[in-house]
This record gives sequence, structure tokens and C-alpha cells, in this order.
Amino acid sequence: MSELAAALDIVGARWALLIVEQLLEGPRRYGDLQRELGMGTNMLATRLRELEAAGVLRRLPLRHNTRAYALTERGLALSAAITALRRWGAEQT
Amino acid sequence: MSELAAALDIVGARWALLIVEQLLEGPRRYGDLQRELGMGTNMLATRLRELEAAGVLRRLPLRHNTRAYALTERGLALSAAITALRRWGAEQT
DNA sequence: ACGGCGCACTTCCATTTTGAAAGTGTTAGC
DNA sequence: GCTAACACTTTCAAAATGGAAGTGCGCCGT
Repeated sequence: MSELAAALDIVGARWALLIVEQLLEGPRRYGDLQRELGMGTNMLATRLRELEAAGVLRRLPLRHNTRAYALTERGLALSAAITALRRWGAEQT
Repeated sequence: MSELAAALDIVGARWALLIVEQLLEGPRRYGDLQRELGMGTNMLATRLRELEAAGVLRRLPLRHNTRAYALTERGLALSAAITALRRWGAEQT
């Protein structure tokens, strides 16, 4: 598997990069992510589980049944790729 | 829709970036892409149609029923994003 | 000139993924 | 005790994906 395919295996799933994009601005709670992204809660739960398993983000317990999701170092390293894609998306030709 | 979402709307589909990665090395014919990527021919046809419609690549007629697919300027502009993702995928942590 | 081959697809159908909606369990505050 | 917020899970329909087989067309050897 090529390096690109390996990357897409983790962040190529729908919503995955959009979740990481939000978390680049700081930790978020589950409900925040859902409202900001406008995605279904079942998909969000699935993606967060996958991204956590891949070491992209981690759960931070806050209070009782409240926790935050924050990027790991590996998640932060996606910043360059997201910036490049965002720039490309912004170019209207 | 955010700029990232706009980009993913075009190149976020499965196989799309892998196709562009191949074409970064030069024009390819349909059968070449299929063999190099190991993907089903129905999906390849669908992706090529979408990427052509999005202005990422164009068909170049070669001979009778033979043609090549080549990146447009907009397709070449994906190089930075692909490089960033490939680098991220290569990092083993 | 005719049969088979390679090329670029399309069609069909099973499997997987995605998505909307509603439901679950827990704790906090009134 | 009652309601609300939070973080999910469950259910089921719709859409995307994938494997396999089929289509049309020109070339090439016989």
C-alpha cells in the first residue's frame, strides 16, 4: 500500500478531515462537534472511535458524563495537509 | 460550505486522490490506471467522469478507441495536498 | 473477409457505508 | 421527583462501493 493510501485509510473516511479541522482550533465536546459540522450523531461516534484508535485524537474527561476531544501530536501533524486542501478548495477557476 | 468541505466534495471520494497521484507522474490510459490501482473498472469510470467534470483532468484522444487521461492545471495544483498527505502517511508513530 | 484480441467502457447485483430519527443511561439542577 | 443536558447506541432506509460479466469498435493475422 502506498503512503498516500495508508493516509487515506485513516483520514479518507467521510467527515474525518472535517472533524480534525475543527479540532485544530482547539478541543471540542461531542455535542459541539455535532452542531458545528451538522453531521449525524451515529457517524460522529463512529469516526471519533476510529480516529482515536488511529492515534489522531484522544478523549479528555472533563466532568461526570462530559469529555472533550483533542488532537494528539499525530493529529496536529495533519495541519499541513488540511491547509493545502483548503487552499486548493478555495481556488475558483 | 467551508473551503475544506468544497475540496473534499471533489477529491474526497474513494480512489479520487489515488487517481490524481498516478496522473502526477504523467498521463495514463484507462487500462493502465486500472492495473496500477487495482480498482474495479466501474468505479474508475465513475471517478474519471467526476474528476473530468470538476476540471481536475481531461481526456486526450490518442488513436481510434484509445485515449489518455492527463491532469489539468487545477489537477496539478493538488500536488501540494497529496505530498502533505503522503508525508503524513509515511510517519510511523 | 472473418475471427479473435485489446481497449474503453456499461450493466447487474451483492455488500458496505452513510444518514435520519428515535431511544438509552447517567448526572445535575430545580 | 421531574426535567434537561450530555454522550452516545439502535434501527432501518438510501446511497456508495465492488466483483463479474457483457458491449461496441477498430486492428491484426490468416
